[in-house]
Amino acid sequence: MRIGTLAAAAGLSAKTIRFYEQAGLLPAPPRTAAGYRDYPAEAADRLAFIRDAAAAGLSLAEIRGVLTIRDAGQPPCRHVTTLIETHLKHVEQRIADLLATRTALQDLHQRAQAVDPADCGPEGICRILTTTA
Amino acid sequence: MRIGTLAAAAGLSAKTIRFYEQAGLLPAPPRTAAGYRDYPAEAADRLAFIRDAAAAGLSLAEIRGVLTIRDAGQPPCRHVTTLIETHLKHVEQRIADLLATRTALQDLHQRAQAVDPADCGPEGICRILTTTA
DNA sequence: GTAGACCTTCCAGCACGCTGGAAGGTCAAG
DNA sequence: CTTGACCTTCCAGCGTGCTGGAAGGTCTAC
Repeated sequence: MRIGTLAAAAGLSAKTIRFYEQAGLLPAPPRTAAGYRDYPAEAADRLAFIRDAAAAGLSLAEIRGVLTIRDAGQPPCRHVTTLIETHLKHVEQRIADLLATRTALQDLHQRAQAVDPADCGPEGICRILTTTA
Repeated sequence: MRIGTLAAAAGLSAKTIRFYEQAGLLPAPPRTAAGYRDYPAEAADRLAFIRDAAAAGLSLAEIRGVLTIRDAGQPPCRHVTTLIETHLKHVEQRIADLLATRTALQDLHQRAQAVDPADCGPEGICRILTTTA
C-alpha cells in the first residue's frame, strides 16, 4: 500500500503521514525498489487511532506515549499505570477548566437575555459587532 | 502605573502586556512625557480577567470577543447572545471530547492494573519506558 | 555625573501541527 | 516515447502565544 492510498484510507494527507513518521508516531515502512513507502494494512488502523486521539485533544507527544505502551504490548508494569494516571489527571484538569468556562459563559448568556428586549441601537446595527469586526 | 508595576500586579510579564496591547486585548494606555505607558488601576482587573480566561482555555481571539462585548457595556442585543451561544457550543464540544478521552484512558488504566501483578522484566526496568524515553 | 533599574521599539525565534512548494525520480496508459 | 499521476527529499512558512535580545532613551539615588 503506497502513501497516497493509505492517506485516502485514513482521511489524512500524504504530507501528514510523512510528518507522523518523522515525529515517531508511525514506524518507517519498508520501501519498494524505487524507494516508495510500502505500508501494511495495519498502518490504516494505527493512523485511525492517531486521528481519533488527536481529535479528542491529545497532543502528538501524548499519543506517541500511548502508542509506545501499546507497541510494547507486554504485561504493563507500574510505570505504565503511572503514565496513564498522569494523562488522566491532565485531562480531568482540562475538563474542570472547561466546565468553569462554560459556567461563566452561561452566566453571561443569561444576563444578556435578561436585558435583551431593548434590542439594538437607532441604526439597526449592533454597536458591539461594529466594534468586534 | 507603569508597565512593570502592572505586570507584577497581574502576574504577567511586561512583554506579555505589550503583546496583549498589540493583539487588541488591552487598550493602548496614555503615555508619560517620556513615552512610558501609564496605566489606570482598572488595567489590572482587565489583565486578571484575560489571565483567567486564558487559563480556562479560551483563545486570545475568543477573549478579545468577550472583552469587546463587555467594553460595549450596552444592552446586549441578539448578536451578542448568538456570539455567546457559539462560544458555549465550542466549549461544550471540547468537554464532550475530553470526557471521551477520559473514558478511554480509564479503560486503559483498568486493563493495565488487571495484569499488573507480573510486574517488570528481568532487568528490573520496564521495557515500555526504555522505548518511550 | 554616573550607575543601574526601568522603559521604548523592532526583529527573531521557540514549540506545535501541520501545509506548501521546488526539484527531481518512477510508473502505467495511450 | 511522452504525458501525467504519483512518489521522493528538503526547506519554508502558517497561526498561536509568547519570550528573548539588541539598541537606545529615562529616571532615581548616591
